[in-house]
Amino acid sequence: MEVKYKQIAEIIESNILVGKYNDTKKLPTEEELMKEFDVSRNTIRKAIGTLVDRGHIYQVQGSGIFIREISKEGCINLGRIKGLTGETTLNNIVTKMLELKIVKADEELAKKMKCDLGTNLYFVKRLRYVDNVAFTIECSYYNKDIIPYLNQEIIEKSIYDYITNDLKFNIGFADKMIYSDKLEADEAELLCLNEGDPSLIIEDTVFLTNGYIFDISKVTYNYKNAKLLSLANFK
Amino acid sequence: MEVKYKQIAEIIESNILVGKYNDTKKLPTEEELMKEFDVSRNTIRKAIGTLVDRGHIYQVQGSGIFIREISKEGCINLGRIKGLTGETTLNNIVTKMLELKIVKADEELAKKMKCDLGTNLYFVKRLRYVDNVAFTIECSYYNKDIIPYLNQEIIEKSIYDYITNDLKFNIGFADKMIYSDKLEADEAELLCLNEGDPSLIIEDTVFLTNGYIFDISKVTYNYKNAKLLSLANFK
DNA sequence: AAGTGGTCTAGACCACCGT
DNA sequence: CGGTGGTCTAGACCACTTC
Repeated sequence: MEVKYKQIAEIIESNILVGKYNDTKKLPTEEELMKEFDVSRNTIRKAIGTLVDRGHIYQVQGSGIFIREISKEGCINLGRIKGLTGETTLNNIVTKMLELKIVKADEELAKKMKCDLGTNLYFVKRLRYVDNVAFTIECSYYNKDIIPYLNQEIIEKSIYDYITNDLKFNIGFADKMIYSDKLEADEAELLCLNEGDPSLIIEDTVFLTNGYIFDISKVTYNYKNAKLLSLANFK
Repeated sequence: MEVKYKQIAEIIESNILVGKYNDTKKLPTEEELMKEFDVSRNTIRKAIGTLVDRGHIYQVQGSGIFIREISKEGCINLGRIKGLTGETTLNNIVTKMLELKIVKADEELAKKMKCDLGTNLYFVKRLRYVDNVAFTIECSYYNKDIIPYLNQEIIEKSIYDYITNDLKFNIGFADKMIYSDKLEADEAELLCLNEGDPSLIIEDTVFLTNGYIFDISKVTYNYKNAKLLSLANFK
């Protein structure tokens, strides 16, 4: 995070979040930002581009840089997922580990995780509560060649923090497939819902920056509480 | 589309799609691409960045540019929505108009569309079939100050084509809220499902490049067929 | 050590918006 | 027409991967 454009993006982002530009709904011009941060135009544009991607602002040629207001109360932003615990809009998250074991990759898993048949994988099943309501059931596989160790303490805190802060890995990108289905009886019981009720499901494939898949997950959301947010830019 | 980096992005994208790099799963280096297209490094990087955003490739510092393979058969890509008709993975789409009328924006609509109270809005209700199966119910409002005219023919072809090709507007970005719920009786009948069955719902807010909202929609998907795809980059 | 992508600079010209 | 963002260039140095 020591590079200039990221630092500048963080500063401007926090300015936006504390409402610094709320009177005009407009940011300073690129020219003004160049002077403010004493960097070249490309560096400012890289910082601005980051915030456009994150959905905070949009640019209009010939006119300026504007605040993009999103009604996102309680929504889970699909574009910025560091796991549920990274969601700033959610408070009071409690994770209960239901299962933790090591399995060998069968044909299907090996294909999904692009690893060799028989690779050791951690299987983790978790139930997560938000504000004391059952919110998700998460079934995950982690490649043990990449994540060599896991225990209950790590799992009930944040696996993502462990991977980035302790193991020093960089998470790069993710595919998310989203669909809806009827709840099975056992899932319904965990979520305090009824069999056959709707469920919102995300199947995740998460890559490190080097392209290795370290995690695939199936997350079943409580349909009464979960709202997802996806931001699209047409470029 | 006359700018260099977009042209280059299109060429490389079509190269990827026809499998030109499938032997190595790797693109030429930035250096080689600079020579191939006779442009500066920044221009190549801008083109490459476009394809990274679209989920086609990923870059690894010190190593190269790699093909990102996504199992996306039949999935609707949330990041590149030009309406259903723009989905290259879906064939044989038939649209049936159920309702078309002009309404005045009430308080809720005015707030959602950031327009004045009483603004004229087109309300459109459509049922869409993919491969002869009922796929979505779409309820949309269009700001008549921006889209001055609509008729059944336009609606049953592609409103997005009409807006971009005929009206020459540029669609800029969109917010999409995704959730699941139980189907009401009338919705269930349209989708040939049962009351209380799951539904996958997207509430869309679509902006022009100048930040004006021209469309909000609520799209109810048939849960048996619809799978959405969201691609995340951690930047 | 060589190869390859990541960051940054300085400057030029174009396209679009609003007065 | 002035202000502002969009595209493009040429070159420098750094960080990471690979051998």
